[in-house]
Amino acid sequence: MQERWLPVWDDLAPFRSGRPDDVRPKKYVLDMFPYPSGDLHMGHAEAYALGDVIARYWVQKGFNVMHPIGWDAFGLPAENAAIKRGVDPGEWTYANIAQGLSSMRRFACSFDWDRVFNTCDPDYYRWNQWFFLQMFRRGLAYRKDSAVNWCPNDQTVLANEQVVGGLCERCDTPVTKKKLTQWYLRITDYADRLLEDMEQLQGQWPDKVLLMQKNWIGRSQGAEVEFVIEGREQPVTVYTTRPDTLYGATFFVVAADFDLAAELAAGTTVEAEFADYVEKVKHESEMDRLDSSRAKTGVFLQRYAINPVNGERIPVWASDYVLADYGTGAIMAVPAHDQRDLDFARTFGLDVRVVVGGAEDPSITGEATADDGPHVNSGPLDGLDKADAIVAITQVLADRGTGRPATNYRLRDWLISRQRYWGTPIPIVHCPSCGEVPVPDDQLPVVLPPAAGLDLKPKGQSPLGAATDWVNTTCPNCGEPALRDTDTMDTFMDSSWYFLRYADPRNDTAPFDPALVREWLPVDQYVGGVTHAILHLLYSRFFTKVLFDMGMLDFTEPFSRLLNQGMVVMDGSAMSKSRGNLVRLSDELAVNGVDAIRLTMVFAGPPEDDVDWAEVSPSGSKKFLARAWRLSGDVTSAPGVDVTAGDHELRKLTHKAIRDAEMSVESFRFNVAVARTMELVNVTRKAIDSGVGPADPAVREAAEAVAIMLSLVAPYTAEDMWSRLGHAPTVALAGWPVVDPALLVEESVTCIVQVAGKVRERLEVPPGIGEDELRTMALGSPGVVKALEGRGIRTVIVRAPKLVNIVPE
RNA sequence: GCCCCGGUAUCCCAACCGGCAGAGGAAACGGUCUCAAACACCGUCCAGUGUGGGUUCAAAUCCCACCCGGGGCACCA
Repeated sequence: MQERWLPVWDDLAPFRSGRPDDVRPKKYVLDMFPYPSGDLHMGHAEAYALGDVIARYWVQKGFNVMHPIGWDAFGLPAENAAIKRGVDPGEWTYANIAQGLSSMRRFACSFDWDRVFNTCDPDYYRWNQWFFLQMFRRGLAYRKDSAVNWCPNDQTVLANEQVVGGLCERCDTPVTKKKLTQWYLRITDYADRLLEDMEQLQGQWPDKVLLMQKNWIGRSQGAEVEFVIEGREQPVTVYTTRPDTLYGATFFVVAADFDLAAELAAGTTVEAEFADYVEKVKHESEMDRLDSSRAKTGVFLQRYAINPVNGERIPVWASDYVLADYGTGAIMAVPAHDQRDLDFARTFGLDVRVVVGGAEDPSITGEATADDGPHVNSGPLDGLDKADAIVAITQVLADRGTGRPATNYRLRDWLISRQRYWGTPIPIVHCPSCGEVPVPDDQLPVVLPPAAGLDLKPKGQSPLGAATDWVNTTCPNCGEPALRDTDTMDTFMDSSWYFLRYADPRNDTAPFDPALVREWLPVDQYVGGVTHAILHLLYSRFFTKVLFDMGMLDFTEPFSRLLNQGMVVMDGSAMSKSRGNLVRLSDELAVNGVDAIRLTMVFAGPPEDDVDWAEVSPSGSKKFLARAWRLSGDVTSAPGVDVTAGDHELRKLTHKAIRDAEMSVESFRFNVAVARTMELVNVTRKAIDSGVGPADPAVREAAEAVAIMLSLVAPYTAEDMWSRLGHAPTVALAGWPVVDPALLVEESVTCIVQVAGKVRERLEVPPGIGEDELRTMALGSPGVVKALEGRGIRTVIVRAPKLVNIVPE
């Protein structure tokens, strides 16, 4: 069947979306684009089977559906292959892309092949550079020196989002910290909008993803409070969410790796001890730091801070439990009401003072209390509850000019520099006299130098640095000798706007024509794994807002609706070679065929659930498809026969199945839609063998409906059925059958009659029966009379036409 | 530790606003076809919905507590 239909489809190109004379309304269905790893695997098969159901459904419903595909083609695997086997990363990538495309064709993906592009093409990454420079000019791209996440295995820095539980997202190596000057995008400027615009996505995206993004952005409300440090001119500001506990502050902590700590330690007797401590902290991995069961460490800096509300002298400590890059890098410690502060206080024998009453003494229990309650030991705040105390103290601080309300975010700016080869070069020239100079737009793209002759081995510095001819250039500003920036961009840059490029993939004068983007976007339906709940989806939302501000877009959210598909697992755990539970897609396709594998993926369960390959039955799918296919050979009436003359009962079942399938697809219950199709196949089989017979027009109607319903999932089988039923290709454009509402009306309904909740009688009643009539009928029915046996009746609940419940005395 | 999601037959899964617990599939078993088997076809088997309480005429569905599984966050002041 594959050999028969693939060339026909190539010829008809049913999923081409770019015809200028196409009057159908538009819809944009998008699958997250893949990394070109070579052959497709089981995960791809599931993702594309699901995306295809949606895309093909909307085509059947008469929409001009754009369902594009492309390749997220920059990234480490190409480079690692180059290092290991000496192949050129570009050649490796393009060979994989070619293989991937041919697998997709065989898998019968309904992609628009005219829109394919690869992010590693200079025609594409040129616009990464252009966007970067636009942001640079707007102050949204900047360079700073900071302690960054460092993966010792990949020898490159990582964004915060790419550190998962202290491990590198790519290779699971424990991440360490390194002080480096790197490029950042100011995503934190958009924190509030990223949060607030989620309202548009409510109900359209999985709640889980919205929640994860909300937590990741981590907005918190509190106050900044200034503390004078003895012997220092400038006061030090701290951020706290509990300014009401200010009277309970008994010490002060500065992040050990923050410059302020070194400054305060300078000239004290503990300077050497502090230096040792900082050295130790620096060598700690992110994993160790995140271990909250770990004992608190720190150094008393021999300095004192003055509590602005009561003038108390409190000792200043340096510790690694305070983070340099959150808030202000320094905190007031209130051990009675913060567990971390309490742990620290108990380790070093510092005072604990309860200021929110009622609780047991935390210094004895070891449990800090976070309850609300009347304040004590807090001067003017005594007796107030938490909310009132916060208002009161914030006012006091504001009046004295030593504090103010403040908002903080967990979100950090997006670190985009990478010290690797296979990515987009950062289009900046470093000039000894002009500084950071953007490469002029007319000199873009800054094309990667050839990999040949470069040592791509990770060594902590970009391999581009060794491409002498490439690095040495002249300053676009003053013309003097200057050096190119040698880092490449995070590949998440590439994926942050690719969905826009599909609308206009060959544009060579702009990233896209805003008019075309306005026609197609935002994406009506996005399909992809939940692994990108924060990473790609957050960055894309950020990019969209920036481009909106630049006037290039007229919407602020890129993906109107999101479906997260699950993973394909084996015996409950992720497939991997090391576990020895890898199922090869090519093997499965060879044994059961494309259609059966696609059907198995879709039928396995709700799309967001994982598919456990040990629990599903591709051979069962294959059998079902054969059963369905056989129907097409049994129909003896001619195409175009008047179906209204067909058997009424079968027609009703057919139309009900179509309606149910359509509602199921629209609410993502694809497994249910398949079940409805199976039901229809079963009743049609019966009609042919032992019912109205193969010549009844209703049998043709049912078989054709089966072919169209199956075309969403099993394109080969459906096409072949369609042809055997006497139609020209392609079934993909046959159009979804129109449901006749008259055939959905039930002539009678079974009404159940309960006595005390137990079913005692079933009545066949017209659907429009009135309550009173039904009540009378029910009360007079023999089953009810018997069940009541002379008992009185307390209440009768009537829910016409389906239910009557009689409650006896 | 905190926050989400889930728990229905041997297994995977359905069940709309609370209204007969079963749509579909897998497995198993029996039968028809066959020299036999496979295929195909027909049929059978199987739970009172994790546990305990509550609300209701009525709970898989709503509420509370707990158990189990999965996921997210986690020294963010």
